[in-house]
Amino acid sequence: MLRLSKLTDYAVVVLVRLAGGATVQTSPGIATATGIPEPTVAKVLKALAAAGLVTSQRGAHGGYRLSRPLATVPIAEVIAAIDGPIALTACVDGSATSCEVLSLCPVRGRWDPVNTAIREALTAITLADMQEASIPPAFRIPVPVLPSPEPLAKAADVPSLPVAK
Amino acid sequence: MLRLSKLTDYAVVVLVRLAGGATVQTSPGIATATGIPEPTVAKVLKALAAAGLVTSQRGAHGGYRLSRPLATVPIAEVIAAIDGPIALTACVDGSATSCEVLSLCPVRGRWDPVNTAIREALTAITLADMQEASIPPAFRIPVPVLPSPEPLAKAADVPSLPVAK
DNA sequence: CGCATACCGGACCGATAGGGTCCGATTAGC
DNA sequence: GCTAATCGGACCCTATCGGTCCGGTATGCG
Repeated sequence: MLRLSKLTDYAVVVLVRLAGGATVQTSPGIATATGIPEPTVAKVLKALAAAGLVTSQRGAHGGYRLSRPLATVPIAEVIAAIDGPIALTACVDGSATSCEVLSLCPVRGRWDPVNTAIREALTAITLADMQEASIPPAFRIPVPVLPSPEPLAKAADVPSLPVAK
Repeated sequence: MLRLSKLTDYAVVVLVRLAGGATVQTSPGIATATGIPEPTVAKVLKALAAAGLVTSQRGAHGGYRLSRPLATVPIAEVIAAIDGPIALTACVDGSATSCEVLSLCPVRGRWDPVNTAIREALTAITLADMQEASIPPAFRIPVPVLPSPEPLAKAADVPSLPVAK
C-alpha cells in the first residue's frame, strides 16, 4: 500500500546515527548502537556507498563516513539508493518501448502526474528534517548496550515499520 | 521503490471504463473490454464496492455502477480502497502504543512529514485528471474483442506496470 | 614482513503478501 | 416456484523482499 521497504527505514536510521557519532564508524558499531542486525546494516551501508551517500574506508580501523551533511540529502535520494528509482509504475520513462500493447493499455501516461507529485514531495524533505522530527536531543541515540542477541532480534522486529497494511 | 500494487492500477482502469460505458456493467464485460482477467476484475470491483466507490446490483442483469463522478474521487481513496490506508510506516497514528521499544526506535515520528506530504499529493489528483492524461478520445477504450484466452494472458502480463522496481 | 581487522562482492534461504482462481450464497427474471 | 446469472467470500500459488552467510581484498599494527 505504498509502503516503503524496511531497508529504507534502516538506511535513515543508519545515516542519522552516522551523523551523530564519530566521523568514521564500523558497521558492527552501528549495528549495536541502533539495534539493527549487523549483516543488514552492512547491506544497507553497501547500497548507500554504491549510491555515493557514504564513503567507505577499507582495512583495519576502517569504516563508513558521511559524504554530505544530512541537510543536503533529500529522502528521495535515500529511497532511490535502496529501492531503486522512484516510479509507481513502469510506464513513466520515455515509454515509447515499454508498453507494446498500447491499444490495450488505455491509460498510458496516466500515472505521470502522480509520480511527479510524489517525487517532488520526497525531494523537498531532507534527512535533517527527519532528524529534527525525531526524539528530543536528550534521547539522541542512547546506545542501548544490548546484553544478548535476544533483544536484538526484538528490536529488528519492530524497527519503526512493524507490519503496516 | 514505492511502487503501488497492480490491483490499484487495475482499479483505475476499471473505474475509468465504468465511467465511459453503460450505467451498469458486469465484471465479465469489463474484463473483456479492458483485457484484465475476469476474476481479477471481480476482485477489484469487490474491494471498490466495500469502499463505497461503486455500488453493486446482484442477481440477473446485475452489475456495478459508479457511486460518484470521477472528478470527486481522489486517487488516494482508490489506493486506500485497494491497498489499505496510505502510510509508509506504522509509526504514524497516535503512536503511543505502536512502538514499545521507544528507546530503541530513535526515529519515532520521523516519517510523519513524508506521509503527510505524500497523502496531500495523492489527494490533490482525482480520477478525472488521470482520465484526461491518458490517450486522446479517439482511442478511448476500444473494446479489443479478444478471440481466445491467450491474448488475454498477454494483456494481463503488461497492463501498465510491467515490472517496476 | 606477517597477522588481524574490516570492508566488498557475490550467492543463498526463508517468509510475507500480492496475484490469480475457484466455489458457494443471493437475487432478479420467467 | 424455479432457473439462471451475478456477487461474495475462501483458498492456493508464486514472485519478491528481507535477512544471512561466505570467500576475497585491502589496510594498519606488531
